[in-house]
Amino acid sequence: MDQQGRELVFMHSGDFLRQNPGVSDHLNDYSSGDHTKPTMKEVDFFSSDRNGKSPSEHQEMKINIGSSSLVHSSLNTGLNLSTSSSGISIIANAKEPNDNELRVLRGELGRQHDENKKLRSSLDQITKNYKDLQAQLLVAMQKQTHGCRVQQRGELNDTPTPVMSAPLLMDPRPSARLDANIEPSVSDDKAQEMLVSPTNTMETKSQILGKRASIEDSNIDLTSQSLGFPKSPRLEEEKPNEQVPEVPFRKARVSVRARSEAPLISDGCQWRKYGQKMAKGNPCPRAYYRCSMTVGCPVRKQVQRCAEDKTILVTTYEGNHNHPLPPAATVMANTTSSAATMLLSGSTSSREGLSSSSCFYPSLPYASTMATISASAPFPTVTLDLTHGPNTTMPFPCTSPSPVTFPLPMHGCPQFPGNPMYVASKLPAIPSVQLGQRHGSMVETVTAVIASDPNLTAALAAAISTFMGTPRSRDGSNDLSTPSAIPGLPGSPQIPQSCTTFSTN
DNA sequence: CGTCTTTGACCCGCGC
DNA sequence: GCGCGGGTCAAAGACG
Repeated sequence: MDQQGRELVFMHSGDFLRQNPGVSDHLNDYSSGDHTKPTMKEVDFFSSDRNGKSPSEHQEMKINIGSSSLVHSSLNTGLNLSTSSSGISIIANAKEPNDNELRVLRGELGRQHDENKKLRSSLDQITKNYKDLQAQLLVAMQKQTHGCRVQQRGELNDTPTPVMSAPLLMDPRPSARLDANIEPSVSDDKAQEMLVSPTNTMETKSQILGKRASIEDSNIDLTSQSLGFPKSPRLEEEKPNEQVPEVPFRKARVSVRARSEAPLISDGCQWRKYGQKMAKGNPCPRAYYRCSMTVGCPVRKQVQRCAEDKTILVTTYEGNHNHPLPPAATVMANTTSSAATMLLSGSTSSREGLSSSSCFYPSLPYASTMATISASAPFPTVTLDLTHGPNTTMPFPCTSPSPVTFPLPMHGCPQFPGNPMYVASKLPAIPSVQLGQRHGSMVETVTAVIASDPNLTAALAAAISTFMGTPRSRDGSNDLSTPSAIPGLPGSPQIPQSCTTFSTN
């Protein structure tokens, strides 16, 4: 996982060389060609040879070497500057010039120089490949975004196009599939494969996270990851050689904590209340809602006020919509689905993987504050705490038995310019205090801010479309006026979509 | 009349 | 097996 994480940083970094300061230094030094600086490094050492200085200038070489302690301390080029037999340094032997020694040294220098050239060539090739891949990725992203908008425009005017194909969305895919596809580790080869498949970011993420099995499984459907449907025959077909263990599927839940006086947060979807119970340990009843936008939508949510602070409304989402969402619903959907994905991907992996995976879900527009993950039974839950601003600790104890709290690095993801995600990541963290001055609740404020700020909306939409696929607007109400995304592009794996938008009634 | 909410009953999993 | 708690069902009532 460590290696995978590194590979991902490599891929998403706009300047991957900086990931390795040593490499960067070497490259810069090699390319500089400035061997007149007082601090002479290995570059000067090689450059003097490169410039074809006569052997009589070896004295200067020695001086340079001797004046640079970095040669021995920071660079390991395999260059043995000592004579093989005595181990005495060049400087020590400088007083007694030895032609044989010099020849040996020059030969060694030449060999090292050639090796250095090869390394540089390799590095250049890697850099070139990286840039090519980056360009391809950007093109693919732009195509995807453009296609989303065109498709949405067409749907608004004509008969609905099944952006989310019914078979795909209604395909009862068990969440066990995720677990079934979990492999103990993803080899470096797969990480390499990801690098050559830049057009499929979600697949890349999936593979990096080690949760999605095969690269050719581009139609992997994660939208029903948390539904308790029976196992799909397609899964059996796709995994004929894989004995899928009957592991209990995990229902990923995304819990959103937000201050709201309203009894219910309206997130762009239509909810139908089907039950209410008094939960133990909480004087406030817990209400059960299911999505009523379409018949059979499996998404449910629980709404309950926090026992410690009744101004905090805890909304727990479960399941994935099997229908298009209004644009207003996609923001929260992406937030929760990203969180759910992060949870599913991280709960079975190492902590390092968990933290690194969070980097790949910058589409958590609401997760600018704090996310709490609890992968404990019965349901792994990720809690997005919107009750306070960033850089603050959670003031309320988490209901999860042993949560793992970490800040979601909205800005910590390596990104490259031009990527819509880059724009999204620049979204300012919304301070709760400031928001609270404008609105009664964080939720309302966040919604208002997003809806009112076209730039923010555009950035969000871009981010969403980047990750989630094609948008589709069913009802124009509560429209953010900017195309947002709906998962379901065939051949475009999606992260689980847990819920909808986030606004108060 | 259709839709939604309310609410008691029922189901199921889990722990003892 | 039993009790408990969470979750869901479905009938009844409310509402537009």
